[in-house]
Amino acid sequence: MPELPEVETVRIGLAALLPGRRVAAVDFDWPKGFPNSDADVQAHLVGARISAVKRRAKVLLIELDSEYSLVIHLKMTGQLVFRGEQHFGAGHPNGSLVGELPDKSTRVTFTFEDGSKLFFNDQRKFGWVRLLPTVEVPAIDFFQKVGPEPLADDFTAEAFTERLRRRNNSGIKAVLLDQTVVAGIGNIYADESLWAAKIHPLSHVRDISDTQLRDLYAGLIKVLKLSIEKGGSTDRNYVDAEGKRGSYLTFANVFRREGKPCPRCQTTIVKLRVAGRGTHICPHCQVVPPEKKS
DNA sequence: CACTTGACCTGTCCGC
DNA sequence: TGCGGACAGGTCAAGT
Repeated sequence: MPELPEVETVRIGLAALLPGRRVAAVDFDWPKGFPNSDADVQAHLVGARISAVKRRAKVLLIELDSEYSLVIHLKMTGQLVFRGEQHFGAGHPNGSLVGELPDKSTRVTFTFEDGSKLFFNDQRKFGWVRLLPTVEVPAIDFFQKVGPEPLADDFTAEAFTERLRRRNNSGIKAVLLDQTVVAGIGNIYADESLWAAKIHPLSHVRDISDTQLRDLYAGLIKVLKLSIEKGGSTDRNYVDAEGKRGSYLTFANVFRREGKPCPRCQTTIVKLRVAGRGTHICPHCQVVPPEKKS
């Protein structure tokens, strides 16, 4: 669901729609997901103008000229959908997967002074929104621990390998999903990049060669970039800032393709459970390497 | 320390 | 048709 490419797609959409808009009203009644007080919201959000929309890991940052920021995590079923005045109250625009808003999973509604609105929807309520002083954002627990951005210029194959080798005793899929190792990878892109590098998800890092880790790095960067290009992966819930679905899953090689042939060797793809997650592999291309003594 | 499991939620799907 | 249970999978906390 929302992993790095999906959150980046939302960011790109919002960055084209939000900057310059002034917040006129905020409707929320969700203390668990959006714990700020009414007074906080009135003082630092209402009346403020959006200056930028950024992303770090799977977290969106909407910066305001009040020197506060909205910090938003979509977790599994979160959506941020913008509706301009022309759409509002008149059904949903063409191509949107989402119907009339607000709906029963709308948790927060931001209304701008021109009448346009931004809806935060989250069926399962795992997501969250925080209003924080912008200077305090890097200090939140998650950002203190999270690893490097995989698409940053300085995140080389060497940097990737060096960080993975610190977790030599762990299973590779668990390591890829660990946000403190590398930011932004979730279940979809872990499976896709492991398939690309022909690595079994249960392999211990120590048993994977440097060459294979280099292939994994290359595969990861490739699937992340391709997915951003395709607007992310829509399985059930994920939509972009305009409520539209992403098409990456059309290009997926293993994810959610159990029972179908491996695009490389035609062997039937199977689904396993690894690190508590549904995990998709080609049992021919991806085999557990022999254990190395350590 | 590292790994696994459960919790957080709601909606959907499957079998009986 | 109704109903219970499994499942979806990001992150944190607690347990082994």
